[in-house]
Amino acid sequence: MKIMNASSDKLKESKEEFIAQWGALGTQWGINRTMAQIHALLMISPQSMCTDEVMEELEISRGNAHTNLKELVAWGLVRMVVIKGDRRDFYEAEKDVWQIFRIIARERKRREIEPALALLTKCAEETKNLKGDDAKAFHQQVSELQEFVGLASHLSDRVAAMKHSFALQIATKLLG
Amino acid sequence: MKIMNASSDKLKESKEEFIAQWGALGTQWGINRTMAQIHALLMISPQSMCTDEVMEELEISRGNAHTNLKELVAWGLVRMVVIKGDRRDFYEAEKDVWQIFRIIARERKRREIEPALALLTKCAEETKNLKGDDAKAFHQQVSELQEFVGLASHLSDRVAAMKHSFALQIATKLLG
DNA sequence: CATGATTTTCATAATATACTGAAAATTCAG
DNA sequence: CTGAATTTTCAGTATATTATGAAAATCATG
Repeated sequence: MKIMNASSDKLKESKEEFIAQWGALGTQWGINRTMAQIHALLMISPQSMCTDEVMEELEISRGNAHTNLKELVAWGLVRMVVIKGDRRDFYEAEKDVWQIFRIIARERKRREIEPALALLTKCAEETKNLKGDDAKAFHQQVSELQEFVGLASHLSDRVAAMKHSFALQIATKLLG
Repeated sequence: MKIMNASSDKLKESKEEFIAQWGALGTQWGINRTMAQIHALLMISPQSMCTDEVMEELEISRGNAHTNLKELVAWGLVRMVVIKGDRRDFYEAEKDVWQIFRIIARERKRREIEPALALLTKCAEETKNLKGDDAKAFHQQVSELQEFVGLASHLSDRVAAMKHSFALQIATKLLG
């Protein structure tokens, strides 16, 4: 056990709280606790980490660590890196907030917006020629939703394609 | 059983698919399937419905229908209405897409953004005076996240406060 | 206030999701 | 090749979430 002073105790505490709570928050965000915790851990880690280090730090099993590290890599929030002379895989997190935002936005669009849009488009399409007040009302409601979700989808693409500085300009103007 | 023609068959089919799939989508959005299905059902229902009608339509238990109707009312996505001469409670959904968006945005902000911001602010605060490269790096990363999430929080408020037509103007300009 | 209708609650059951740990597969150095 | 290190898979287990249904509470009406 390394000897520590009060300052590094505080840092350790703060880091641990950050990891623990970021994990809890992940649940709200629709990603599982472990995945969010690993993401937090790597995001604040000065160096890349191997699977065993992640396991030890978070007290989780190898399978769990492995699965969630791979999932994070699939999202693009974490990269695998090689350290020469070491056969193990190491992992490091994307730390740029704008980049993190874009990745999450992209994934959420894929999982939440696109399937909704597909459904709405299908329902609008297959009822557009039906007669009767009920059919008209259904088609109308579904079409309005479709239009809105379609707009959101395009906006999401546009914003994600922006440079951070430009997005910031717009945001600042909106808040000004 | 009411006699139907081909047209109302098609409508029924489309409505049923809409309800079923909107429920499945709800899962992705972090709300449970039944709640999303009830929301879908009421959103496309020409009339308000009572608990028993919802139960029958979705083939769910009374407790389930009750709990989720109340939850939808708590969100503000559904209103209770009284029908004179009828002791039962009836429910109708908010149908305006912009209003629906605002309600969902507000709730997501409350559940996803605000707790994250509180955590980030706390971590930034309690590490801002610590010495050492590690502490500096942690504080820096957390502060960047805090700034970004804080901005998102404010933006969310601003957009939700806009009139639909004004938000549409901005959106159109961004897409143009 | 008694009664029947309706709403609400909640213990239990069912389902869905996440985790473990060990075995199997892969990789790589010698 | 061989075998040790490492990654990957996955059946079984644990946990968390959601649904049921019946009992309790509430309410409205005569």
